[in-house]
Amino acid sequence: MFSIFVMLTLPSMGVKERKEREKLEKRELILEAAHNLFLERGFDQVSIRNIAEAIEYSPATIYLYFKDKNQIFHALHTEAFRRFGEALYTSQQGIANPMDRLIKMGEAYMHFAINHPEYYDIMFIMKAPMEHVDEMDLKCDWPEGRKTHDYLESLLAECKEHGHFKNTENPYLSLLVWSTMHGLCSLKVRDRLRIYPEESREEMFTKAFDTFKQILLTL
Amino acid sequence: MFSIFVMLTLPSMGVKERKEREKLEKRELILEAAHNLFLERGFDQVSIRNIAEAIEYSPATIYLYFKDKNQIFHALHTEAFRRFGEALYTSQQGIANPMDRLIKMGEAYMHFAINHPEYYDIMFIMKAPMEHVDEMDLKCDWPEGRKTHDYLESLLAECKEHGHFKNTENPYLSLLVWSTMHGLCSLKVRDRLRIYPEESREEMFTKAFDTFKQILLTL
DNA sequence: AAACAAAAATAAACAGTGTTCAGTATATTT
DNA sequence: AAATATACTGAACACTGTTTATTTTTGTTT
Repeated sequence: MFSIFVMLTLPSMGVKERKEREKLEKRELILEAAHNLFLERGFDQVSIRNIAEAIEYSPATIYLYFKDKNQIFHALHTEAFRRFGEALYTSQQGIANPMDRLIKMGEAYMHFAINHPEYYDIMFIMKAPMEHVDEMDLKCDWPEGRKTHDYLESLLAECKEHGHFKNTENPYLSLLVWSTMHGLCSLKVRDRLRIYPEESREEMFTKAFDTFKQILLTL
Repeated sequence: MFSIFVMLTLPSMGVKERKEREKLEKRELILEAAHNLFLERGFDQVSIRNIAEAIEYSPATIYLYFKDKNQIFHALHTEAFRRFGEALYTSQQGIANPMDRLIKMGEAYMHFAINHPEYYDIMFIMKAPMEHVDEMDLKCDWPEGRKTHDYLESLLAECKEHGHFKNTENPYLSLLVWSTMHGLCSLKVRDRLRIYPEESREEMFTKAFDTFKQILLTL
């Protein structure tokens, strides 16, 4: 009885598992190709056909693994958050004082935006990933953003315990700190620092951030 | 001699002037149609063909008045700046104290972004208008942004004269103030306040801005 | 090994996009 | 009335995201 059961079901079970694994692998193959093309040519300059060509499949095949282009953008947005989170985490290593960690985190945020403007764009500026969120209906609208912000909130709470930010309420200050960093970075990423001549943009950017750090330390 | 000169040239001069005027009028007609469609359906959802249809001309005609779609976006970006400048100017009317004017300006900035997210987007977030700037090569890269920022810088200089911001250098603080406002507004416009549940987004936004005002007053 | 069933991949089409250009219609000048 | 200059457009080009009917491949059963 048992051996017959095994004979009938085990082989097909093994195949099913392999197929599922292969399905995930092909999904990753598509994402990797998309990722590379987007970094090479920019998000606006890559079509589904380009991605299909890169992996040597027909365009229609992409739609067996992704509902639409927005879903691809969303998947890459999630991947960008993974890398972003890693960069922020690394910046905190071995630093005990929460205020020092806050400054380090700001610096890591800034450097990530400058060194990976495409990732920054898809995480915090582009419409596409959030449009896909619209069609997902989760318990939390935007878990990727939420988790990252959770860390900032807990960090500011620690700073408060160390006597900082006595006159400001935490969740509002958290949003304000994020806003300031995002404002500076998104102005740069979307080319709005062109109010300054080319030579002085970098200095303005850095000095504005220095001013921010200085202000934070007085609060 | 004189009358012959007049006969030969005045009619053709009159026609030339009328034609120039009509050319500008048609340009405006196109921009107005584009403007209306963009506000109705959003920037991503309007094609050149849609604009042509709205003014009852063929798509090719649009290209007699605009080099490409980016130029239309740029023209509307400039128009948005006109309205934005007007709103900021109005907010300052009848207020003598520069610090009060600064706060009022921040409020006007915020309200403009909330009430006209499309305008805010094309001024400060979209790529298209800046891509057109690339192909323009002016003395100043981005005069619209520059002029608006000039006012903020002069306002902060006045605040300094009144004893505020003693420990911060002006042009860096200006960029920082702009960044903070832009960060808050662009997070909202591009749907990144979804780290908060729908019910509390507005409160978070307002309270973060309140915190910012409070901090500015202590500097 | 052959027949059958299930899964995966695709060719082709649909309905659009921005943009260009040869040719037509209109207006103005001679 | 003929010639010229200006304004406009139909049609095409080379794309885009996406869907569907069909074919190919893979796995299972007789």
